[in-house]
Amino acid sequence: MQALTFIKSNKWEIIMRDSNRPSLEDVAALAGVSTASISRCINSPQKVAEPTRQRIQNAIETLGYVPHFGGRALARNRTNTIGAIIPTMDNAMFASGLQAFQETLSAAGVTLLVGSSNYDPDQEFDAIRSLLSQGADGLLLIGAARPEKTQAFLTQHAVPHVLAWCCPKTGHSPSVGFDNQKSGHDIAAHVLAHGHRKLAVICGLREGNDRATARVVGIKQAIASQSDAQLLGLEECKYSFEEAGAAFAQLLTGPEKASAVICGSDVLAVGALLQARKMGLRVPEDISITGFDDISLAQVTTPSLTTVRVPQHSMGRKAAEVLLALLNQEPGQNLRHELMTTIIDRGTLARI
Amino acid sequence: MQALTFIKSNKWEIIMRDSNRPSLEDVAALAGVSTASISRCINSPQKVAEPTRQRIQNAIETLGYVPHFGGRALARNRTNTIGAIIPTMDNAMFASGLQAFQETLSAAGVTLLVGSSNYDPDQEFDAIRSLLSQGADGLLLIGAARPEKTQAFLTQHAVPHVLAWCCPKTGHSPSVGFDNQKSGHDIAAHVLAHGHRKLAVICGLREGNDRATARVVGIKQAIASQSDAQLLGLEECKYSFEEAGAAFAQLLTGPEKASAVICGSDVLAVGALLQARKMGLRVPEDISITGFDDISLAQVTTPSLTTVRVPQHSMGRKAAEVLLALLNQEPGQNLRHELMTTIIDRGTLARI
DNA sequence: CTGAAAGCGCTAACAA
DNA sequence: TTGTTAGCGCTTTCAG
Repeated sequence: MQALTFIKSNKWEIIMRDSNRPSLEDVAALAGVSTASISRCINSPQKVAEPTRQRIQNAIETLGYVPHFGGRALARNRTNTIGAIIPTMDNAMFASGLQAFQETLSAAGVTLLVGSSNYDPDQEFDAIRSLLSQGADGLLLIGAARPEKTQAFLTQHAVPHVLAWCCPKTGHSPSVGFDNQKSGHDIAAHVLAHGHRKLAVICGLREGNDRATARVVGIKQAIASQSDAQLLGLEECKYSFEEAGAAFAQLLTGPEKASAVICGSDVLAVGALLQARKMGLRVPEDISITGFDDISLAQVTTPSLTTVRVPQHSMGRKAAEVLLALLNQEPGQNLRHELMTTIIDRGTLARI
Repeated sequence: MQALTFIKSNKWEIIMRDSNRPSLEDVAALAGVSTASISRCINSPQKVAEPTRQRIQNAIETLGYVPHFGGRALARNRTNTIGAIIPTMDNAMFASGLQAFQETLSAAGVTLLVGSSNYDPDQEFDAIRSLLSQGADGLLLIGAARPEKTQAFLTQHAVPHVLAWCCPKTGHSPSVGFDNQKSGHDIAAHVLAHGHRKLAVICGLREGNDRATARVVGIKQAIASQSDAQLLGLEECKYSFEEAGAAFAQLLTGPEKASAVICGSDVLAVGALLQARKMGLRVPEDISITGFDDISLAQVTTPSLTTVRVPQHSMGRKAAEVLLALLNQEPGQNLRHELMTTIIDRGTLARI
C-alpha cells in the first residue's frame, strides 16, 4: 500500500509505509494543526478548543489513527502495562484471581502482561526480567519468599510491585493476601475440634513456596497445641491428582492409620479423595479429608470438600488497585492488606 | 540518585536520571565504544569482535543495563509481544490452553498480553484495540464469529492473528482448533448409539458464540438423522453451575422426559449433574448427562463425566507456533490446523 | 569490525 | 489556545 505522507523536507511524496500506518504527522497535516495539538487532544482533550478538537477527531477517525506504542513509551517513559507472574494458569488456583486482576487493570486502561514460574524461582526471575524488559510499569508477584538474587534485582531496579496470596509481616513490599499460617492453623484446629487426633498432611512442594510452607507450619502448630493429637505423616508432592493420590496411599502405609488427612490445596484433597475411593475407603466415614482454596472442584466432588475459602476475586481486584495507586504515586495508601479466609464446611470432614 | 552521563555536547556532566537507569550511551561510554556496537553486541553478537564483545558485556553487567523497551519498539517497530483475548480465565476451559500458549511464546522470547471479552463482542473489540495500542505484534482470538466492525478493523490494520477453538472453512484467518459441529455431532451420535431416543440439550448463550452454536448444530444434525429420535428441549444459559442447574430443572418440566441431556460444556454438565442429584435423580440410571471440553472437573464428579476431550494444550502450543511463524514471515506454513477431539467414556452415559 | 548520524513517533517545555 | 522544537533510547544504514 502507498500513503500520502508529509516529509520533513516539507514536500509531499508518495512513499511506502509499514502497512500504511498513519502517524501523528499525518493526522496533523490532514487536520491542519501541529502534532502537539493532536497529542494534547488525545492525552488531555480539555486543553484544546472545541472546534479544533472536532477537526482533529475527524482526522483521527478518517485515518484510523492509533498512537504508536513505542513512540509513546519512549516519550513518556511509561507503558501503562503491568506484569503478573504466577506459578501457573493451569489450575484454577490462580486463574480467577488473575481474571479479577486483569479486569480491574483493564478498567483503568492498563494492560496485563503474563508470565509463569512453574513454582521455580529461576523461572520466576527470568519472567521478572522478561516482563520488565517488555516495559512493565509494575509487577504482581505470588508469595513473599524469593532468592536473594531476585530480591536484589527488585530493589536495585526499584520495581514497583505487590505481593499476593500472602501477607508478610516483614519486608517492605506492599501485599494483598491472607495469613497462610493462620489459615493452616484454623483448618487443623477445625479438624481437631471434630474429634480427630491422628492426623496426616499432604502438601505441595515446599521449597521456594512460602504459602505451602506456612500452611504446614500452621497445621503443625495447631496439632502441637493439642496434647493428645499427633501428626502421623506428611507427604509433599506436586499439585496433581495423581501425585496426591500416591501421597495419600503412601500415608496409609504405616501401622497407625490417620483418621483425617489435611491437604494444602483442593487439588491435593481431590486427588486424595479419588484415591481413597479407589482403595475402597469411604469419605468421611473411614477417613476425613480437607482441602484449601475452595476452587470450583471442591463443590462438585461426592461428598463435596470441606475446605478453606481463599478470597481470590477480591484479592485480585485489591492487588490491582494497590498497584495502580502505587504507580500513580497516590499517597496515604495502606500497603498491606490482609484478607480473611473462611472455613467452608461441606461433606468430607466427619465428627468422631 | 545521580549518574555520570555522556551528553551530546561531548562533555561529561552529572545529571539527574530517572531512577538511575543506564542507557546505551552510558554503556558505550564505559566500554569506550560507540552505541552502535553495543546495539550490535546485543542483537547480533557475531557481528562484533570477541575482545570488544567482552568489554561490552562487562560494561553491561556492571551497569546492570537493560534495553529500554520504548526505544527499542520505536526503532524496530516491533514489540515482541503477542496478545490473547479469551472470554475468561475464570473457568478452566481456556486457562490451560492459554498456559500452553504462554509457555511456547515465552520459550521464543515473546511476551503475552492478556485481555478478556466475557463472551461480549463489544468487549472483545475494545480488548483488540487495547492490546494493539499496547503494541501487540499479533493476536490470538477465540472462535471465528465476530461483528463486521471487528472484522473490518482486523483487516484494515492488517493484524496478524490466529483463531483458536475453531477451524472455519471460510475466511482467510489462520486457525488452530477443532470442528465444533462435528464434535457435537459425534457426541450426540454416541448418545444415540447408546440407545437414547428422547434427548435434551443445554448449551451456552449462542449469540456471538460460534463454538456453542456449531456444537448445537452438530447435535441437532445427529438427532435428525436418526428417525425415531427427538429433541425434547433445548436450554441456553451462562456457563455456571447454578444456571445450568436451573436449565436442567426447566428441561424436566415438560410432559415427556428426556433420557439423556447433552451439554455444550463440562461446566453445564456438572451443573446439571448437581441439580439431578438435588432432584433425587440418579445419573446415569434415571438420566444420562454428557459434557464437553474435558476439563478437570469432569473426572472428579461421581459418577465422572462422559465428555468430549478438547486438546487444549496442543491447541495452545500450536497456535503460538503458527502465530510466531506468521510474524517471522516464515513461508509455506499450513495456516489451518484441525485437531481431533475424542469422546471420553466415563460414567454418566447409560446404555438403554 | 567499528563509528557517525539519521531517524522511529510521540510528548512536553517553552514561546507566541 | 496553539505551534516549535528538543529530546526520549535504540537501530541501522552508510562510511571508514
